[in-house]
Amino acid sequence: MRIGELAKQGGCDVETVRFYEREGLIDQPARESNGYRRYAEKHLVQLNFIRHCRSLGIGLPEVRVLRRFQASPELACDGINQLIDSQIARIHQQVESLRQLERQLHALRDTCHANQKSSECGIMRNLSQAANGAGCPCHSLTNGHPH
Amino acid sequence: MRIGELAKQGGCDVETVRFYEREGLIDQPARESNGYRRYAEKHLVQLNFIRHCRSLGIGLPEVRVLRRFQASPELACDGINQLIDSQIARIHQQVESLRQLERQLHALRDTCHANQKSSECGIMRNLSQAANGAGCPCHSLTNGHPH
DNA sequence: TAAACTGTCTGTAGTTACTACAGGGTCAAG
DNA sequence: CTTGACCCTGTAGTAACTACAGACAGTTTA
Repeated sequence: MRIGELAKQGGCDVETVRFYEREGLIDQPARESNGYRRYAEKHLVQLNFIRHCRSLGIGLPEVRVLRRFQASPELACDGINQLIDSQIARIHQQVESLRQLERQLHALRDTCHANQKSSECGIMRNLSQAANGAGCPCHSLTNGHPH
Repeated sequence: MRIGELAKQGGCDVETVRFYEREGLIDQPARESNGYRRYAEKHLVQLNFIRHCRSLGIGLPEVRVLRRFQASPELACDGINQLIDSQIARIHQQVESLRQLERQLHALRDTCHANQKSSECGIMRNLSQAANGAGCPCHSLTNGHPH
């Protein structure tokens, strides 16, 4: 299997496969006499594993950790559970933060419905007022999100 | 006001102020004889405006658009409303996608509670099975999120 | 007087997980 | 013999900063 075929089966771009290889996440493939990469089944398994983790929002450093667990099947799986738990906590935190953001944006949006001059638009006024230190309806809801 | 004071009042880092200046989001300040930047009130207003927009998840290109609206108060505010609306849509989309991710991670997490060898851990098995093409409980919920 | 300390300057490189070339080689078909 | 699809390496770009390196300015302390 050449790189194009592998990428297609793994559902990603050719460049992404080469990127994973550079990062040491996929074993170095054999090479044909012309220098082309030649992949075996195990490479597809490795690629699928990474893509599956990525689709769950798991970062590449964490994927590396999981690969080490795969390599040592006798290890206790505590670390795996912790990894997934902290993943869940992180995502949950992001969700909450974004939901609050959404509420703030709705509050802001509600300050203008009519079509008017931008100088009279409630949204613009709110954004500018906040810049002058005044309170802002979209921030009257408890404040502060991490990005 | 020098850059340190401005950054402090704006609630951001000194480097961030210089970054905004390079990006043309803040007017060039006057300079003291020693080359230090000297800021006026208007710069703090500009900085606060940017930080407020950023805290609402508004990107720098969009901030630029809003600044153009500020500069032309006679413009219709349609564009502002559209900008906020698409912002809301974008955030909402992210929230939904992350909530689904959270559900998937919970489903995955539920496959292992005991402390065992990693080779027998349900989580690891699921992640690896998926790599071999088999179905996975965390993906039995309808699939596909954009990152 | 000198050294230490704090603040400032410019410019460059790093972060995440890729993506997008530029500039070139390989190989089969027409 | 040229077209086209595929492959190669290496580098630069993405968002919005953050983190230096290496140097100057100005005040305070020994």
